[in-house]
Formats: sequence, C-alpha cells, structure tokens
Amino acid sequence: MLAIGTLAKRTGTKVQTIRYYEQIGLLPEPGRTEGGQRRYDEEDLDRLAFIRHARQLGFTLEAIRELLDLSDNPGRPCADVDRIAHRQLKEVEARIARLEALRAELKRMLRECSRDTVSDCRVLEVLRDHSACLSDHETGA
Amino acid sequence: MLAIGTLAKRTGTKVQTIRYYEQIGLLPEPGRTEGGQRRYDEEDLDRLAFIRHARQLGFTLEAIRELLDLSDNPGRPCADVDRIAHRQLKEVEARIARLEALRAELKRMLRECSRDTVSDCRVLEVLRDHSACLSDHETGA
DNA sequence: TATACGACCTACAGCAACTGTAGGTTCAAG
DNA sequence: CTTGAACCTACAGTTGCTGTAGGTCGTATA
Repeated sequence: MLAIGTLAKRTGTKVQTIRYYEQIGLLPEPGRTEGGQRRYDEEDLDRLAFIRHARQLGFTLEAIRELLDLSDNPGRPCADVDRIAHRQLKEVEARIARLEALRAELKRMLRECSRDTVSDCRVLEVLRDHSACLSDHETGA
Repeated sequence: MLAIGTLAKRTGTKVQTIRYYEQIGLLPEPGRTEGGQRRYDEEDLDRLAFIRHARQLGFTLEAIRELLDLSDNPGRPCADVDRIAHRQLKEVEARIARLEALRAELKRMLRECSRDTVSDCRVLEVLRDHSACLSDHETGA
C-alpha cells in the first residue's frame, strides 16, 4: 500500500493534485488507515499514470474522463477512442499553426528593432499599429 | 466620446474584459457621464488596441504591463523592449517544440489504432504504458 | 414628452487545472 | 517515547477572462 506522497513521487504528480483528481471524481476514493490517511494500490497508480500521461499529451481532464469511461467499458468500439484522439490532434495542430504565425511576427518585430530608445522602438510601434502586421493573427483562433 | 460598448466593438474586446483591464490597472479609469457610465477617448482606444494586439501575440498581461510602462517612459533603452519580446519569442518556440512532439505521438497512436473494440485499442494502451512512447514528452516542460 | 428597451452599472460566481497556505493530526524511525 | 516529516481538511489564489443577477441610464421613436 502506497501513501499519497509515494504515489505522487512515482507519477510525478503533486500531492494536492492527486487529492484534486479524487475530488473531481477522476480517481476513486482510496482506502484509509485508521488515522485517516489515504492508501493506494497498483491499480490506482496505473490510473493516475494514465491520467498524467494523457495530460502531458495535452488532453483536457474532460477528455481524459471520457477515455477512462471508455476504458472501463472494453466492449465499445475503438472508433470512440479514435475520435477523441483525432480531436486532440486537430487541436494540437491548430495551436501549432497559430504559434508559428506568432513566431514569424515576433521575429519580424525583433529584426526591425534597431533604434536606441523606446521612443523609436519598432516593437512598440508594431504593437500599437496593427496594420503594420504581415500575419493574419487578428483573424485567427 | 465612446461608450464602453463602442470601444468593445472597435477593438474586438468584450465589455467585461475592458472593465477587467481597468480593474487590474491596465487601463486608466475613464471619465463618466452624470449617470455614471464610462466614456472613452481615442487615447483609450489606442491603449486598448495595443493591449489586445499584444495579447494576440501571446504576451501575458504582466508582460504587457511592462511594455506599457516602457512606452510611458520613451527615454528608456529599446533593449528593454527587445528583451521582453525576445523572452516571448523563446516561450513561443518552446511551446511549438513541445506541441510538435505531442503531434508526433498522437499521430503514431492513431496510426496504430486499427482494432475494433476498446479492449484492443492502441491509443489507450499507449496512454496506459508510457514506456511505449517514442517521444520524450515525460521529461519536457 | 412619455415610454420602451438596449446598453450600461456593480458585485460576485465560475471556468480550467491546478498550487499554496494555515492550522492541526498521524505515522514511523531512532 | 519523542521527534519531525508527512499527512489531513478547508479554503484562498493563480491567469485571463466570462457569465449572471438585479438594477439604472440613455436615447430613439411614437
């Protein structure tokens, strides 16, 4: 049986985060010692590892909740899981596209920042005057 | 003189967001009508446009506060602005790198998801078993 | 000029996904 | 048996807004 701190270390999670996951129903309420401290088993560790891993892949807690529901019902079609992962991929790709536009704009701003004082600074000028933009980040997500 | 709703429309900001910016001190307290409604001028519009533009470029409100402080003191070196923009660029680039790793992992997961039911699903398997990962997102930011 | 009604006001709660704090209790090593 | 690290609950704070409730204001139209 694992104390919460051990579980935290093994999964790279903060203790408070584990309690938070329990509170929102992502982790089941674990057994307790007589003194009231939580004790976990390997199954809890697996479930938490799954959650953390999915979080690192950028899934929201709601998506993870869906995935856990699916995995608790192994007869359901794989397509359901596929759909969730696909949605996630689309979101990741959209975020990448947006960030790449920002990177281009920032680089351009920095390239043009050659004056000495703030009053002549191109960066501030560009931020002040949107029409100076080359990218279309105004219209983006 | 502009009412808050007009300012909102002109800058693509929600009314509540403008009041929020005022509350946290990013926008100065505007004049009011006798009845207590806010009225803005062109300077307020410029300042808000600056803020929104910087937000769209991914700057945090704290970074924007710094930039506004700098722009209120036009004698200070451009290098200060440059530093902030550079920091922002680094952050954007780190986020891109991280998302690209996630995208690769998600694509790999989806490529291998060819079974029919959840019980055989590679996606869940990959999420369950981190050792199956090719990318190093566990150790990333 | 009266009235309707959209726009405004304040104050506060809620969102994601945690993180941190205060004040107190339990467990386990020495 | 003592010490102190780790645990407990409960709640506030983070970022950057967004939404709601309940009420007031401004102005276009009849």
